[in-house]
Amino acid sequence: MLQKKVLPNLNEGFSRITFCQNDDDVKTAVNTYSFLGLFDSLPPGIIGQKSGDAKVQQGIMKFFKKVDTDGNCSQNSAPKHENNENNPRPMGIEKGSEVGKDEQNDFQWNDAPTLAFPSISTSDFQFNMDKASDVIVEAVADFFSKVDKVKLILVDLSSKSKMLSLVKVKASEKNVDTTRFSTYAGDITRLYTGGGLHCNVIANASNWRLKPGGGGVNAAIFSAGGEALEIATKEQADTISPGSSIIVPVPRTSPLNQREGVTYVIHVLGPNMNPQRPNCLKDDYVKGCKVLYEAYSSLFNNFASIALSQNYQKEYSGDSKSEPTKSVCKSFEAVVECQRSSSEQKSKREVSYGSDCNKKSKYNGDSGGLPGMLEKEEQKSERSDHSAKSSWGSWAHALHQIAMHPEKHNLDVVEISDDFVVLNDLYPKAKKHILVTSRLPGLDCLADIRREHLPMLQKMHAAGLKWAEQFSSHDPSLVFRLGYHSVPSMRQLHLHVISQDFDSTHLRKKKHWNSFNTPFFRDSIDVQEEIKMNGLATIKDEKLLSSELRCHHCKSAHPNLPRLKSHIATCKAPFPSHLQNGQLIFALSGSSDAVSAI
DNA sequence: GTTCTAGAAC
DNA sequence: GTTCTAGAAC
Repeated sequence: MLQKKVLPNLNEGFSRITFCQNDDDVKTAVNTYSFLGLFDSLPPGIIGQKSGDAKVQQGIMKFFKKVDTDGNCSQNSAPKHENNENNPRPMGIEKGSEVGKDEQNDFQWNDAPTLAFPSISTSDFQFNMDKASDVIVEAVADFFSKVDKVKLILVDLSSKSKMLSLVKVKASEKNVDTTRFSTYAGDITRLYTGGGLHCNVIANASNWRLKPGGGGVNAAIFSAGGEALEIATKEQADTISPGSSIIVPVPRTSPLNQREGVTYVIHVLGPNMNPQRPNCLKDDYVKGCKVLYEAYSSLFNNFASIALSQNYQKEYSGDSKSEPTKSVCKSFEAVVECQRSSSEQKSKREVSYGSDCNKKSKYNGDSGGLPGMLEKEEQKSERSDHSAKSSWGSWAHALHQIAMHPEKHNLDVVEISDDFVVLNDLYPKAKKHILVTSRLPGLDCLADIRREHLPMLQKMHAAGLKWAEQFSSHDPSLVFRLGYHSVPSMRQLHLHVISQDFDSTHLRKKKHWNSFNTPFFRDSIDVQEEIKMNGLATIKDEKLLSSELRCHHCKSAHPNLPRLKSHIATCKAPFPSHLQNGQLIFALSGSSDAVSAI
């Protein structure tokens, strides 16, 4: 029954997970937590997990049985740390050693726009270095095949860096021009003061929340950039998807700008192979290499767009040394697309759809086309892929029929507008459960949504919110969540508005519960934010539907649905913090008046 | 999406 | 023996 049980993970909303291997561990943990006061907290992280048996079925279900006490792991054992050798912390100014061609002897390249970038994903995200070095060299070679008069420098803190060695060897084997691509051992935040390098653009191996901290390059760059860089980053985006990058202009007030002359930081998020970090690909290196290639492609293309704009500026200000702007790009159109309009530029910058290169890459076989075109082509292919994959069962068209012809379903429908139809779920999984269904033909699921659908998403959300508030005004005990199933069973995009009591005889299967209480359920406000940012919504894996049953309040695990249902009927714990950012709709104070006034 | 039901779990 | 899950069929 519990064969597919999965371990709890920090990205499910837990701030701290303590693994207990025996009864003593349990007692210690209970004592530790019971001494906490209302405002006390323990350091976040995963505590006591055995490093070697992460895949072994342990987790919280051990609480239900006596376990063998092999006693190797204490409650206070330290969480798994980053590989410090591969992820050195900033250590101040180091004497840099450049391993590429001697820059000083090649004067014409001194003024070329230069991007310094760290190895993405090979440190904290534990991506295999050999594979990563292949991807770097491939991405650099592809980039150089279409963009000229720019330089790239791969930076690592240590002169003994394995990544630098691997990349240097492979770049040489592939005859990559070392005038334009070199490696540098030193601190990326002190390229000028520590190594005399003029790099006005540097890349950061970011985390998905674009937050400082976490150690390694990310901590170092945010630390060097100061508060000004943090604020500038927040102005650009709140989050970033794996395989993409965003450009952040570094304010003049930032020490990174003043001291090092860095005017742009490009935050990049690569694929993650570390199970203790979000979006772990679990050693899927086919996908991993593809995402890593996309990350570098996105980074280099964003850098090219900056280089191009700088050349424009030089040309217009008469500062250009008669170097035609177009010479930056062999495939000029590939980058000039980024310059069309500020709004378009921003959207292009925020998300990468892989290589803009016209030639095929082994990591991105269908990556032909230009950036502007690429998105459209990608949309087409994704949509057609989805359609090809989707074999909707005969039962799955009911919503579509109602959305197209709501007048024929008066008994089911409670509200009709030009954009959506609101109806009661035929098999409600809670006391109140309605669906706000889009009326746009051809829009079947979350994967079909693009930027142009944002206004409609907002209207659907507003309608769902209105109904939730109305229900709450009649029964203030009801709390609602609005969201979409990552992969719906019924075609025609529909927003679930569901009360969080889950008190329904129709809620009978694990799949039912998990479809509303795992990340498979995508909150409407998060989806809207993602579409705004990236033009695409994240689709979570259907495997989540078979994951362990956990209370949506206290996160306790339960062996079967009846036991879970009896637990949630009495659980008094508050909702977890990851749902406290507007995902939950509570009754308004004085809501009766407020709603009746709508 | 649900219903039915064999077989696993208890 | 009863409860519960999960896969097939619709």
